[in-house]
Amino acid sequence: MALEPIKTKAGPSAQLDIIEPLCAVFRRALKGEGLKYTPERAMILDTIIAFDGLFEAEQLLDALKKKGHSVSKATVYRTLKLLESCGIIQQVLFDRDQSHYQLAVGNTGNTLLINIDSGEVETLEIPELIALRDKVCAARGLKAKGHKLQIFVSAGDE
Amino acid sequence: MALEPIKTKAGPSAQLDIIEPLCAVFRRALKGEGLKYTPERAMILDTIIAFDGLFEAEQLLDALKKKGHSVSKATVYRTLKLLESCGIIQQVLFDRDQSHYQLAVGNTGNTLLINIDSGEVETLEIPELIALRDKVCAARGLKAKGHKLQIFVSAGDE
DNA sequence: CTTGGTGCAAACATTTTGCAGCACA
DNA sequence: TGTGCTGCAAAATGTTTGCACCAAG
Repeated sequence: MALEPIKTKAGPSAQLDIIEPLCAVFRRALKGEGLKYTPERAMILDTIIAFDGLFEAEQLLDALKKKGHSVSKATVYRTLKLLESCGIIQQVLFDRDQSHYQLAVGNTGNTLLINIDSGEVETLEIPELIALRDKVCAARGLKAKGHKLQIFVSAGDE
Repeated sequence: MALEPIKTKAGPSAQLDIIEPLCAVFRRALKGEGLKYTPERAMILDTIIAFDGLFEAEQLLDALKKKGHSVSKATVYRTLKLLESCGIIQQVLFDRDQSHYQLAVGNTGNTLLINIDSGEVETLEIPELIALRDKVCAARGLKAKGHKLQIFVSAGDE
């Protein structure tokens, strides 16, 4: 299944600018597939947007529970798949134990700085990387559709 | 646990140049920890070297079985951990379902071209990436210890 | 001999799925 | 009034671990 993809908006956006369009995008993508925009799905997306960074399924479940809107594990996982297939979030793999996800708005956050001392993870963007990536692919007659870069770092010393 | 790390050898090496040193490295690393270099461990490393690319635990088990040297799943997983902690192999995460591994000799193969049409995965090296990576980290007072890049590609058309 | 290794099977953790009842269009 | 959605619990998957016996140094 490949739901209708998000219309990426260039440039930085305030959080409020993001929330509304993402709901709309999700709604539209669901409708296009004959699926329903349920309260559970809306709450899950809301909670994800509030995270504003990386999150795991478990965190999402906890956050929903704290809000008093208990949603079942199954529904969370099913919704994560929907959100991924319409391009609103993307899966980030850097930990064998569980999947992490992040908002995919503007295609930012394809690069992670993972601090191997503290475990802290920061997302960032390296614009030059796109050019480099495309050059390498073009040289092989391939087309880059996306990328994920993880950089493992530690404090400057040592 | 952090076993004695491999002494990376610069430049390309023929396969035979690799096999012997890797056994020696493994042996030395094990001895340094009071661990034993068993036939099972030797066979596992041999089989990994023969793969000469990405592999999964399951493939390793199959290959060993075909050779007539059946090794248990538990031993394979335990040995993979040992090999990783002494830097001979590294875990590559790009698939939620299972871990992939690769030889870490010369630190090559940190970049993967993943064909989203065929599922084919190719490892390659982008020398410029190191400079880019280090620049970004230095700007934040961090030191890059390694990286993993996955580029998702499809055939040139479309 | 002593310590560590192996295989097996059970345990684990995360994610997926079957199913019965519920709810929106 | 039907199709899809939810929650629950069971299943599935890859990986880890406890244990009894075996083997290398």
